[in-house]
Amino acid sequence: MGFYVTTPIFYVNDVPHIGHAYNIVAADTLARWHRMRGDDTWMLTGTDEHGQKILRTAMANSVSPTEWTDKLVENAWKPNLEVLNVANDDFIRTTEDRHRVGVQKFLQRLYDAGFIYHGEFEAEYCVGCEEYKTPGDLVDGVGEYEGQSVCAIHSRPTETVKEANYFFKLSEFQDRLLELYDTRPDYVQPASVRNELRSFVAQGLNDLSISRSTFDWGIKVPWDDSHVVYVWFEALMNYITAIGYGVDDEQFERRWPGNHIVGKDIARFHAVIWPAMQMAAGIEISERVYGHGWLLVGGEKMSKSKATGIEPKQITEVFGIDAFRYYFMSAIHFGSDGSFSWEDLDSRYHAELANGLGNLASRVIAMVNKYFGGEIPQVPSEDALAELFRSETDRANSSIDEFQIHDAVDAAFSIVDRLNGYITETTPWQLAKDESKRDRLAEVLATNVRGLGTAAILLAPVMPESAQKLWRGIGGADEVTDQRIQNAHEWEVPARVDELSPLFPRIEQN
RNA sequence: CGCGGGGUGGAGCAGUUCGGUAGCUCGCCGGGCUCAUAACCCGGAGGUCGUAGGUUCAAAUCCUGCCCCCGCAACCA
Repeated sequence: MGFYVTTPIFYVNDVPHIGHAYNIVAADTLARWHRMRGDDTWMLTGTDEHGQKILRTAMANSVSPTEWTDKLVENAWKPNLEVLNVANDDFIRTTEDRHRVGVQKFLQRLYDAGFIYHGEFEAEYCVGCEEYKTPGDLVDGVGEYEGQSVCAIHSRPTETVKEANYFFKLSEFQDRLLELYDTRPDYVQPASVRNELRSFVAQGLNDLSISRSTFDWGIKVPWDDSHVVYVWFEALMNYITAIGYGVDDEQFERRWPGNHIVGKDIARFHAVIWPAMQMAAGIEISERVYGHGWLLVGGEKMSKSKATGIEPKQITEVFGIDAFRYYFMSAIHFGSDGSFSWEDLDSRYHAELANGLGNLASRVIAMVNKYFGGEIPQVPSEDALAELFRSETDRANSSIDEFQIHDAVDAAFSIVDRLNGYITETTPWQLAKDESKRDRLAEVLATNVRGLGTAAILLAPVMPESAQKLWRGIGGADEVTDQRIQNAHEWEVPARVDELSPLFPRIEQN
């Protein structure tokens, strides 16, 4: 089975914040999970580098747009993947040749098929937003812009732009899009996003202006080099240009169609415009578009234009990469908006990771060492617990099939919680005092080790380093990622446990 | 009447599809345990489920009005 998952490509003008990171970690977690299933997995992320806004920023900094984007990609975006321990298979930049070539082929195909025409276009344009504004988007200016209409977001006057542009016949795809949503209910998820997009499309679609001729920082329209392709239209194609569209048919066939993990605000581009483009070009429609929620900080959408952006590093430097990944994958229902706060992060780190999982590992390994000299009793798990390990493994895997990452994590922690209770109920330290209860003690500890291993396997996609450390701690051989995650309850228990320093040390202060 | 999401104990959330004793995590109070990262386990206090009506034997859950918050409203990852 193949599994191709993408993040959006990120507009390089922004500094990576935890909203981007949330998206990337989610895609990475899904990719890692599928790899552990043995699926032919491919994860793509990348950067979106064209457009007027970037051109102007570069000019303002007295460098060429190429120099500007190179710098941002190398200094901010690629390092961000290291900060998050993301195992992407590819990274595409829209300034790369492979993208340009693919975009031009795709566009030519739409043109030849009659889905692109030449037309007039006039509207108010906000450079800050890099988009055209409707009258409702404008508000009265204040201060130096008193008396003028300004963009509600940037508080700066818009520019009246009149262009002869190329248009994509999006309006022709209304019926086919509605049919797509209705016949493939899983195509757009969650249901709230799907409903919104469906009603949006049902209201009717206008054609889309897809080129610009007032500046040239972009990909040239193949039949008219006085135009560059509008940045959004071009950006969507990264999902196929990265896997060899029009160039490497074998790779393209192997990877496509893809699963797009996007913020719900851009679900429209991915589940309305993009599928229409795919229909027009005659390629297969994406497997799925999943629109996750936003991170709310202080009750509001975290925003790049407001100052509520938090950089991932600020968190990982204190709590570690795995805690970062765990927090966002578990604390927030994937698909809904979620609140971020330092208090909640700190609280969950200590309650769930340090006290829950970390401490469980410590006490189990300590008891195996103390009562069995480090040798893991080779006896079957207690039936009720063995059944739990199996059912939670199944639950975690089916949750991932539905992209319910938080639920998969919850399944793993059900095991952790149950084991902490199980230890208290079975009081192995009491059993250890009575030689006649040796078999029972062996069973209890063997059950714990097996459960811990199952949890380590199930958590490996979310917390790669900690899961591996735990895996080694209970004596596991090689890499925990070598295990088949759909059989996480059946791993082979090793002979001896190993050393394990605290998985999640308590963090004082802060 | 533009579209959509949401208002549930101090905080963050689940439950609303197919009405039937209001649940989880954190925090707080009390108890137990001592293998463990002062961690673990059990119990308790705390909510008229935004609001006003309606349907029903019974509503957080269905219907209607209203209030409040958030996002989107065509080309912003």
